[in-house]
Amino acid sequence: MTAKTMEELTSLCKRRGFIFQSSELYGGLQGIYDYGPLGVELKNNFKTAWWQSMVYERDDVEGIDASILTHQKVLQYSGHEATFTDPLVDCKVCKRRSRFDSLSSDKCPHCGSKELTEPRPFNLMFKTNVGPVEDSSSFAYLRPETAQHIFANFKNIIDATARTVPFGIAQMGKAFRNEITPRNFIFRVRELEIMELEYFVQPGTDEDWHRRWVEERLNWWEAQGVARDRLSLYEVPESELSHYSKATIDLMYPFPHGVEELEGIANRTDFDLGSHTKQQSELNIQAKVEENPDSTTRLALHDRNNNTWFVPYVIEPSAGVDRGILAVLNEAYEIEQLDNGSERTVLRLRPHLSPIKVAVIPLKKNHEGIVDQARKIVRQLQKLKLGRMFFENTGNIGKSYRKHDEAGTPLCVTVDFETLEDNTVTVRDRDTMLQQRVAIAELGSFVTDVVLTSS
RNA sequence: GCGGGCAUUGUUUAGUGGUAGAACCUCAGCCUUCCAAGCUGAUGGCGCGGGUUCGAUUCCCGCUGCCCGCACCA
Repeated sequence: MTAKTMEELTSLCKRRGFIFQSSELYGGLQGIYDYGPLGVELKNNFKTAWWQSMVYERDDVEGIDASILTHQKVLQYSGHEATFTDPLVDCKVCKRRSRFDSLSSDKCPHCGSKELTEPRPFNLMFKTNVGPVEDSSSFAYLRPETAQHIFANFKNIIDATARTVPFGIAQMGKAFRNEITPRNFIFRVRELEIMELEYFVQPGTDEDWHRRWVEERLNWWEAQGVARDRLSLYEVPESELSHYSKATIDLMYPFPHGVEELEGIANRTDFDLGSHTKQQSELNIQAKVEENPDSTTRLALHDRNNNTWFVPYVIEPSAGVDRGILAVLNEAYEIEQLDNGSERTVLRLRPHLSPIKVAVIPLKKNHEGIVDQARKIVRQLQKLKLGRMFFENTGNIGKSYRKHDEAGTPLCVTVDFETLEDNTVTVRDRDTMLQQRVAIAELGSFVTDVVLTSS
């Protein structure tokens, strides 16, 4: 089950504290959002799940966390300066937009009209001043993707870890794109978070690795609650490929606003290392790269068999955190009709992603023995270090259950009079609404089991 | 960036040229021994700026944000 409209999701996200419009009290900033108390937990859990599968559960991947501010040369030789700043013209007649440099005449390529606006530069990269003096010579870019610092750090990482192909470097973090039209809630935003792996392979094995990574990523999304049959593969046609890509496969997901890219898995060939390396002419680089007289470092690996140097190819699975969360929320969202005729909103998040793992609820709000016991149980659960354990004392057991259904809390633990007699509690399951009696002594392993086995 | 629509409390909404009601949520109290029960009370709102007017949440203009279509999406 999923949401029917984006509004349902935005409304729930605000009501429960997942996601807010940024700077809302001053009117908001377009395409920029803040994560609230539940949102930050979901986001952290989501990123942790990615890091877990990319770094901790493998032995061929290293992690980094590079800076956001980026040297102009990095984004010059990466090709971003050239491709992110195209002047665009709008046709006043048919309202279509074209790249100025793609016009073969002064006519609109769509309708033939000459009623075109002046070319206007669209710079999709954010800039800022470095140092206290504001002048144009001392600026840096805010990175538009996390990938470039992985390439820029290639030699540092090789030297520090003695890696050779095949191996990968993973990074998660903020990136910034001055999108012309941010839209669709957190799908397309100007400040975004990316989870990216650059996987370096022997040239010639790249196509095989490309296929393997597509399969890996599909499996991961399934473990996050996005069913395999909800994802489709889109092989990007050659005419639409990015400047660095030999082949790209997008994982497409049916968002409330339409089917769009959730993650892209690209074969970047030797374009990036080839662009940033010095001694380009000696390295048999296959991609079309700009001559680079500025680089100080050779970004290549030594092939002992032939005593030669080669530039590895790169397979890049690159996923958007925010749109990933949107997909996960959408998959989890359900308005369920209950037998008694009423309905409930429930977020069936995988427990490892749930912002709150357990809500502990005293059956009676003002009964000292019950309330004290509930507090003790919360403390006990918090020591498991599984995430947030929530003390919920509204005095209304049914309301508490519904509230945590909306928050996606997988388990509710209710402390009642019987607890004081025999040290057992009621554990209520979010998805089935079924209840069972569990001894307090067993609660820790019961909860751990539910939370950890979901991933 | 173009065209269209929208903006009333945390959410969903009613309404008016004389500064606003409701439901749910939240909080307090009573009641209540497991799925949004009931009773009483409380907090909280016309996105921002300008204009017209004696008076604007209401009419007009601008801005901001959101939604739809187009274009853009390295």
